[in-house]
Amino acid sequence: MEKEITIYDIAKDVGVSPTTVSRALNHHPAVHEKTKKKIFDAVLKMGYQSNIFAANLRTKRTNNIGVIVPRLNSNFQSSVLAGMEKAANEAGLNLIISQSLESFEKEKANANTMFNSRVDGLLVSLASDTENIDHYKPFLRKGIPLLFFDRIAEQSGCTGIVIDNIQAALNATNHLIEQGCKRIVHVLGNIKINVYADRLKGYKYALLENEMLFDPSLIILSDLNEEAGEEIISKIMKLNPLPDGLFVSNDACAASCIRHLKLEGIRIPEDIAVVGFNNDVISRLVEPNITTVNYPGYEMGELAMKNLIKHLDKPNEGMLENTNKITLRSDLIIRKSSKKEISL
Amino acid sequence: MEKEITIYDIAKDVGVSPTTVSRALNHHPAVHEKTKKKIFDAVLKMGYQSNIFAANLRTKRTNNIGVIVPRLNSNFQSSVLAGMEKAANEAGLNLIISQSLESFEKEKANANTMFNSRVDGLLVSLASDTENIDHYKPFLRKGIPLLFFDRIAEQSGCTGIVIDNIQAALNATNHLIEQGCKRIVHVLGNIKINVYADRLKGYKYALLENEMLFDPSLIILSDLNEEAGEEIISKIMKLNPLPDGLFVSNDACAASCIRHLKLEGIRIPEDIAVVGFNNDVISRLVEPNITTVNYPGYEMGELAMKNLIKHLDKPNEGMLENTNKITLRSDLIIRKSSKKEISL
DNA sequence: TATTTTTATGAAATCGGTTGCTTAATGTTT
DNA sequence: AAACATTAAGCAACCGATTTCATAAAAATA
Repeated sequence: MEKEITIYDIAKDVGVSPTTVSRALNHHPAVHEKTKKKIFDAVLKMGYQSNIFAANLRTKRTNNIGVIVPRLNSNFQSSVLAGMEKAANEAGLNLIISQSLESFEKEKANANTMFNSRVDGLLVSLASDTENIDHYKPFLRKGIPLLFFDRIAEQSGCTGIVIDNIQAALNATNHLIEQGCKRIVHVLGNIKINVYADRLKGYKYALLENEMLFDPSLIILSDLNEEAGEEIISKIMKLNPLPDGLFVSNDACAASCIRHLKLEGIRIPEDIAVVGFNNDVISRLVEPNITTVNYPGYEMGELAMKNLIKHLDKPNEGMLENTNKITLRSDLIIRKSSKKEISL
Repeated sequence: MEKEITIYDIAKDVGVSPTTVSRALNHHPAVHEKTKKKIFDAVLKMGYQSNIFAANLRTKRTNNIGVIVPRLNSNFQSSVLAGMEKAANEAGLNLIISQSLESFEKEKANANTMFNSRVDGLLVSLASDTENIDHYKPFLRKGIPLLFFDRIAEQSGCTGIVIDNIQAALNATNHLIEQGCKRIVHVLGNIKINVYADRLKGYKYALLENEMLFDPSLIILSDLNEEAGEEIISKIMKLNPLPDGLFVSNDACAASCIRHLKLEGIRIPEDIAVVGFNNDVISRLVEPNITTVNYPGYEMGELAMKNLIKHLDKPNEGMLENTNKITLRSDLIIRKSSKKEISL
């Protein structure tokens, strides 16, 4: 238990007032260079460490940004976080991260903790369970910038950062149709999540554009994890006639599907062409490489954080009401798993 | 800008002193139940929110735990973080996370930020660049619990949580030898990191045990990412005679190697048996499934956090000096990529 | 009933920077 | 040289919860 050095100690040592020390440390212009130098020398000599609590208490700022994600251990989410961390770090901000584990209750609890921790801003990707966003009202009321990413709250009036899931799914489906697919199965996650709802829309639009009928029996709901492939494929194998295209809303799951399709003796892409989503590492490593939608997680995280930071300095502008939705570019990356022409 | 409600406002409303309000909120026994009830009613009615800065300023606790990892967007690390977050959340602690991006300088900067943010404890996995751990001395001096995980500082005297990398690599290599491999290539990362240094040891020990000679030309250094496979395989193809076993220190890289070996027309496991490391999702999805070492990231994170928490309440015990190393169990998971016998 | 113990509460100092206001010293203008 | 502007620095209040010490009221004991 060493005694803490305060600005008062520094002040006494240098022979100035605590005010001047405080000003010097914050590079206030009204401190003479010579005095400043003396103060910084003393700071170094005495091993002074600023007490952020005292500072926070006055300035009402923590320099902490809260982030709530559904899961930390997801390829996509951790890329987003990496991007956020970089941007935050560059701006001298800390990241407080928590996960909702897809539970509404836990998300509420986390939001509450964040609020009580007085984060300066909050970035959220919603849990699949989340039914309303009332738990973020305290932030809005207090004018704390709140921004959603990926899994956004459409109605909320808050800014959301997304990719155009409709367009991406449309492109993916169109690509399969171009490859000659007539019966395309679409595997997606919880439809309550905007992400999956939009992709389903995109899938339907593509059918419409090509004057193909939407067949509900070709839609398979799944939790899209790496084990889901077995069950999905067993469902697919029961379809009669078999589909010739498969659009899975997640690469890990697509990989799992491919694996189980191969076990059933089905050739990819000749019998069934497959498109995934995310451009995860795995899409480049399985055989055949998976055609997928590039989902720029790192960029999304960086952009979300930078956007939030922009709003930190002007509290009057409050809840990011000027821009309401930022859409990132995402392209279809065509690989072997879907290229029927070439393999014919 | 709504005015903040403080305990003074509550006190005035209820007709007691701020002292009593503070006591009531902290469930101090010396507050009459009736008074307490009145206070909590007022708290609810007035929408009071505790100001943690003021509390922190007095109690000198933040309830924040810092975590420094090399990269956020790594399968293993994000699992660790998920485990940590869970344990922290249960204990009412927040996680402040930053990444060193494998840079010594950035790690130092992050450690410094953490220190200035007055985290109550710190969990670190070292960057590959890190040459010394002097930047953690301020924590030790102040008695802030510091704990390393996975990439630990051997000499430091700080507790480290690891798996037995030597034993794991020994088992993996022995397994390949049992499958009849005579020339086993080992692909590893930066040898300065304890993790890879230990695995190399394990590999050598296995050779020794089986009276096989260590051949330095069979050791390949790599950054072990998903793109590294191509280069590694081009090196391997130049070996004469070709190896018959391959032990890669990371599943994503192993998958990449398998892919490129297959492109060269080499059969797995018949021509070359492959063992990976980590038990990443990918090891279960590529063809053939990869034999790998289970690396329990989630458990490691949970354990590390729980261990740290144990030391938070007894500041006298200081720097976790009683236990010096905690080793987690990790098993070899045998899959098709290495099973020569069965495929013969 | 008088005295001691227990219980419930409050006054005031404290934690350590920050900042509005004031003042002294120096520099500039006419 | 007088009047004004600028620069550098300090005083003291403040942020809001916590905590030590003191005290009034109630309960227990003699």
